[in-house]
Amino acid sequence: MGTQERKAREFAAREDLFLDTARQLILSDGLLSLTMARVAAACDYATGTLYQHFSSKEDLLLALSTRMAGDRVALFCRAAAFDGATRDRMFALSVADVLFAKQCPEHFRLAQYVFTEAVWSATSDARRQAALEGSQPMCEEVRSIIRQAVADGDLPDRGLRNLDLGVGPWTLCLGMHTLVHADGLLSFYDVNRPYGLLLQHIEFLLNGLGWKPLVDDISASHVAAKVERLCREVFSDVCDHQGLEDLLSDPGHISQSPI
Amino acid sequence: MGTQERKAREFAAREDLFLDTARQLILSDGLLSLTMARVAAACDYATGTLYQHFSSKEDLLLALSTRMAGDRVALFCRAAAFDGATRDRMFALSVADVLFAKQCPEHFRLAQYVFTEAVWSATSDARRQAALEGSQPMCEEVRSIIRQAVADGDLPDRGLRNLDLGVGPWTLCLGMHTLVHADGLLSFYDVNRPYGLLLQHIEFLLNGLGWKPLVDDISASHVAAKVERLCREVFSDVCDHQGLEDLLSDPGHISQSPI
DNA sequence: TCACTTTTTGAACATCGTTCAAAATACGCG
DNA sequence: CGCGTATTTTGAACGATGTTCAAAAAGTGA
Repeated sequence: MGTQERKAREFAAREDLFLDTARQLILSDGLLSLTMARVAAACDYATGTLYQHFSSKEDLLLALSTRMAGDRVALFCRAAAFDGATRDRMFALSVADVLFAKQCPEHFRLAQYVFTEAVWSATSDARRQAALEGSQPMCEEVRSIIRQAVADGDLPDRGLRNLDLGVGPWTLCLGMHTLVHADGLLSFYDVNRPYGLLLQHIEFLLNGLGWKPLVDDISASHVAAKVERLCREVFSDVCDHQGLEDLLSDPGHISQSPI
Repeated sequence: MGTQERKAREFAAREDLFLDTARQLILSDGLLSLTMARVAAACDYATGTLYQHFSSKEDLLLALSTRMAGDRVALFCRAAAFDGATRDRMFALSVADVLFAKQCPEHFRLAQYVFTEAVWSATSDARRQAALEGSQPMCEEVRSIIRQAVADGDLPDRGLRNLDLGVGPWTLCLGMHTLVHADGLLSFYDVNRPYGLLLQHIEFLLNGLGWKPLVDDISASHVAAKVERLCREVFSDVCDHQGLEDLLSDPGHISQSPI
């Protein structure tokens, strides 16, 4: 029956409209002043209609976060597909993450909030499942790079399961995103250019894992040169030269959206 | 004037009462069902009185988080004071963090929430300042260990400022706490014993930094043995043998408080 | 056109953070 | 002690917002 299909399509389109609008509202007015009524009004729908799509405000936020994460996954996959040594590909994953943080600064702020117990526990099972499955591809990329690295003899097999090795870079990135978004914290401790440091530490960690070819010079400038090369070869569309400079040497304060 | 002093003391005592009560309420009923009215009622005060101490609910939460962080700092300092090689002391810091996560599981959940933009931006300047200053000692410990390590020749001087080197372990720990508390995430990706992995990755990272003496065997069992030794020598009061086992080998699901 | 189903609406409701005028209490002084 | 003043506490009232649901509107098929 064609009617059913059309309805489903229209329903999905409306959900997209809601999410797009919510995103715009967050960008312009901040997360704090987002209300269900405002989202609905901005789309010319009644408040109640929102609840046909989302079981709660938190559910909407998780849906939005998951959708944004889609772009992140895409960038990730491009990094993983980069034709180079397994170590360089692993490094490229972190670079992708950093680039994404610049390109879509609101994502990590939202994600941080959404993964909070208070929000997470108010979301629907379906959305939670979708959120987890949405980032599944990232995991698969990591797993496959590690598998190949071990197979090629680039990475010593320590008896750790594949993803267990990926957890290090993962938590490094995650932790740094958190620090960057805790307003005033890094400047209080006088830590500058956080993302430059992150990438240096990724290199340190990969060295520590014995991931060949080992990198001798892990200076800021060396890492910057490596990132620049990656940007030219893989991420040319998402990152110009100036952006790169800012990325690695600036205080790294993510542009604040109004509260 | 003695009256002023006494008043100040009583005021501080009442604030402690409020915070203690809030903590108990969170432990028993969860963060979600904490309301200002409930906190006040549980202390036999009117709701308005709370606002003599805290400028908002978020302000109260930040105050509570800061106070809990005090215990964390104390454990940190004990780890740092441990009489051993600089590398072992650095490792001990992460162990302290893991032990604290077990001892006070609600802390990281709360901290994660409080550092969220939505909450953080609704707190008072004074509390934010206090929160930052409260964790200052941890930073000093890290700085001093790194300074000594470089001076002793245990750690190559890479031209990085002292704290820049500490950022790696810091973000590793922070990121892992975040993962652990994102309910369902680690089990979805089949990552077990997260804190065991964290400590292994700390060792990998320290090796990568060239922090001598380098550790050859970074297997789970080796790390576990090291942690056990530390627990006997430094943390005997906060960690028994069984707790240790759980700590490193269990799925690591932090006990959930009711929502 | 009509009977029936599905969807949308938005006013009503409930909750909770926050305020503030009035009541209660504490304080200092003759 | 008593009294006037300053300070603190109170808790009802207010406003904002997430959520619901009965009524209205729109859609559907014969």
